[in-house]
This record gives sequence, structure tokens and C-alpha cells, in this order.
Amino acid sequence: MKKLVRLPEAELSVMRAVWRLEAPVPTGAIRSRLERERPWNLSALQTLLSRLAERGYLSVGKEGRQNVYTPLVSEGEYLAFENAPFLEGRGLPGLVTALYDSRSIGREDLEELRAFLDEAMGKEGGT
Amino acid sequence: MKKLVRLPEAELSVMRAVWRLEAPVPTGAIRSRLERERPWNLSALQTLLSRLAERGYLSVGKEGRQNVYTPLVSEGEYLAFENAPFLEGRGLPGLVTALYDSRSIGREDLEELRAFLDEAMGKEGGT
DNA sequence: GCCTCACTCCTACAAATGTATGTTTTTATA
DNA sequence: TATAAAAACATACATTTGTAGGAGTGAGGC
Repeated sequence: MKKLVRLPEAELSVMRAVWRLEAPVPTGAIRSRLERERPWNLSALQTLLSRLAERGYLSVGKEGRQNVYTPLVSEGEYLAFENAPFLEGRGLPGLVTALYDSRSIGREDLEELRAFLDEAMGKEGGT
Repeated sequence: MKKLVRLPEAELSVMRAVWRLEAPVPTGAIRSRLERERPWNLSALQTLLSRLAERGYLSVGKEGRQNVYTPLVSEGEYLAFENAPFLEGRGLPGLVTALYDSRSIGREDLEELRAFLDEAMGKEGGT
């Protein structure tokens, strides 16, 4: 398991964009994906991309003369990493409970989740 | 709903400690709670606490001579806030799937979660 | 061939964050 | 009562993060 580091806000936004695009992703695609949310100056974005590469979150390749980026850390891995302190203390049910209690998710979400689990695991729940 | 801001690493560790203690929490209690993980210099910790108060994450009171802190944002609210971009895109099942696919949680965790949901909502799941 | 576009890469710098020192005030106590 | 322990509070400063400017370079249009 890679040694992850908590990403600063701006870099995390960039990663989220990359995760949602088809790798390898050219800079321009990332830029347009983010233009509503964070209309960065091109150089600013490039700085963030290289920092992400330094940190081992992205690999950089070339497609012609353009840089293309591929995530080296999946969104799930990162999510697990960020939520680890909570998950360790209280487990997945604890997480769901906390979200529910703070009204961040509702009863429908729980229903949906249960249906999803039943579907994914089969109703038997064998080992 | 308060306007939350993503906390920097150090401040977040402090919040996690506060969340796990009984409010209102005196500085010393936070300090000892964190001494393994982040053995901060007392002033360093005090700086972080006042920054958290400025940001509206903690309220500060006095208990005799000492400062005592009370969270103004619950752990669940914060969790929801941090995971919001993911949850909006993919919902709770998506989150669980991402964790599972990245092997951050295992099949037992899913079993446990399902059992928990069955318990919490009743097996019928009617609305 | 020359210009413009679209990028890359290097450099810079203000603001935010992480960590510590020094000073003062309390309270407890040898 | 002099001394030490505990903590507040102000201040400082190195490092990291956020954002941008500018120089260089291949590609396509004219």
C-alpha cells in the first residue's frame, strides 16, 4: 500500500477532475472539466499537476507534445485514506450512522444502500 | 447549515481529539489525548485551537483559569462535508463500492454493514 | 517563411500552515 | 514565602500552498 499524504484543497480538486475523466488525461481536458468550479490560469493548473506528480498521485506521459496524466492512486484508495481515522475508530456502520445523524444522508439513502448490499452480496450473506 | 471550510491536517487532528472527548474539553485533556500521535509543544497546540475557534469549529470558554473548548461542528457534519463531492456524484452505495474495490474494506465489513442496516431499519424496509 | 496558438517549464511571491520561543499569570507547595 | 509547575497569550518564522508571469517551442494557417 502506497504511503499517501493528505492533499491540499487545490490539488484535491484537480485529482477529482482527473478521476472523473478517461486516463490518460491531457491538461486541456482537466482544465475544461474545472472551468466552472475553479477557473485556473493555465500555469497555475500546471503547477498543481506537477506537484501531484511529485507526490506520486499522477504519472505524466506525452501525447505528441502535450502532457497526459494518469492517476496512480484511485479515488477509493484516497477516500479510504482520508476516512481511515474515523473508520478505524468506528467502522463502516459508524460512518453511516454519523452521516445519518448529522442529516447529511436520509432514510432513502439507507434504503438504497441496503438494497444495494442485498443485490451485491446476495441475500444469503454467506462467508 | 454552517459554511464549513476544509481543515488543514494539523487542525483536523486536533478536532478529532476534541470530538472524542467529553465537551467542554480543557487544553490539557486534548494535549494528553494527542501525545502519542502528535506530541505538540503546548503553544503550538494553543495556536491550532485558536485557529479552530476563529474558523468557527470550536467555542472557547473558561473553567477557572483554563480554557475549555466545545465543538461547534460535529464529526458527522464534517465527514459529510469532506465526502460531499463524492457522495453527490455517486451516492452512498458508490462510496461503499469505491472503498470495497480499493480493498480498503473487506467482505466482512459489508456483512457487518448489512447486519447493521437490517437492525437499524427493521428487515421490512417499508418507508 | 512568418505569425499565432496552445502548451510546457521555470521562476516568483503572497498567503496559509506548522511549530516554537518568550513572557506573564496562577496556583500549588516545599 | 520562594520556587516550581501549568497554562495563556503574543510574536516569530520556516515551509507549504495558491496563483501568476514570462520565456521557449512545435503545429497549423496564410
